[in-house]
Amino acid sequence: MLRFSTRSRYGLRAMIELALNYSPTQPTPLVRVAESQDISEGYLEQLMTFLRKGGLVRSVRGPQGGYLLTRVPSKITVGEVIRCLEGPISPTGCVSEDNPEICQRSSACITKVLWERVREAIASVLDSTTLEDLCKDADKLRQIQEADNYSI
Amino acid sequence: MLRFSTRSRYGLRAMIELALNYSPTQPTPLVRVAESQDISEGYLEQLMTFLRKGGLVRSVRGPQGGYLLTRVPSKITVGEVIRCLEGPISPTGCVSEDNPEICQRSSACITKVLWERVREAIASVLDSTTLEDLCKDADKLRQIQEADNYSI
DNA sequence: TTTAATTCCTAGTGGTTTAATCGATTACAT
DNA sequence: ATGTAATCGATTAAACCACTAGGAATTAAA
Repeated sequence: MLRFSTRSRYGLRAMIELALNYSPTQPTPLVRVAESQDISEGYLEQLMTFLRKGGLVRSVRGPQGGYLLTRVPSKITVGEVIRCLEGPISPTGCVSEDNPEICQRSSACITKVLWERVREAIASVLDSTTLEDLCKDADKLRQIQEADNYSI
Repeated sequence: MLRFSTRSRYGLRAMIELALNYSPTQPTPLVRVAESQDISEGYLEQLMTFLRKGGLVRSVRGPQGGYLLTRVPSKITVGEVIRCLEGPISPTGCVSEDNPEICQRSSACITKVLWERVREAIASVLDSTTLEDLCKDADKLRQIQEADNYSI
């Protein structure tokens, strides 16, 4: 019921991990991502395929290989990541961002404007947040946690 | 991805139908709702159980029976209807409106604020729309359609 | 050149959810 | 009484989700 699947949640966390380790040249192997984010490596592999085909990451095979962001974290929005993993934002079939289904009953269309507003509300949050934003949050979070450790 | 199930979509349409026929005393039988909204009556029955238990409709058995809204359409929000049918709004388990799951990894919490913002965005659209609002939209829609028919 | 690390690809699987369907029962107006 | 209509519970078929498994292809390092 209106949930993001693990596809989005794991995939985004993987992207955050790549953003935290960001380097334009040195790839991060998937084992590392899987471990530090506690996600099944095999499953993550599949998710990376979506992200690669969507052009958000590129891969390097062989030893010292792994995945790299194709752009700096500030130029990648959460909206792009989610769409890449799950397709167009579409709380109902008739208001998909892509090619919405055409509904017959005029009465059904009463609700259409509502669903469109929901779609826009979701998209606006996702599109206004970048990976860099989330990394900054992560930094803040870590600082707070360290402060806590000292005080204990 | 992040879809409303038919539970929400059908259920809301049923509520709109009851709102369009609104009378504080005369119930609308489910057959009527099912027909005019083109929804399987048996399935609709189950959805009405949720709405009844949530106190949004009451039922009258026997001939001349059916379902009634317990409040005027202007006092029922879409948010109430959806929550009644699908439970608390919760794009991920950790940011459910009700009793959010506690996530272990601090890194997972990086995304928590994001999901909370999505939840709030959805809730704000749903909670700011009433059944009356949707009925007015329906009226407008019908007028436009009638105008179209004349011009043809 | 061999070995090890890594991505790439495809198929299968068990569990959950969805969207119903069916049958029996209860309540009530006429 | 009779027929209408909601109520309740069980069952089901299909779809989807979150993995798992296994091998092929690629490439850097030893």
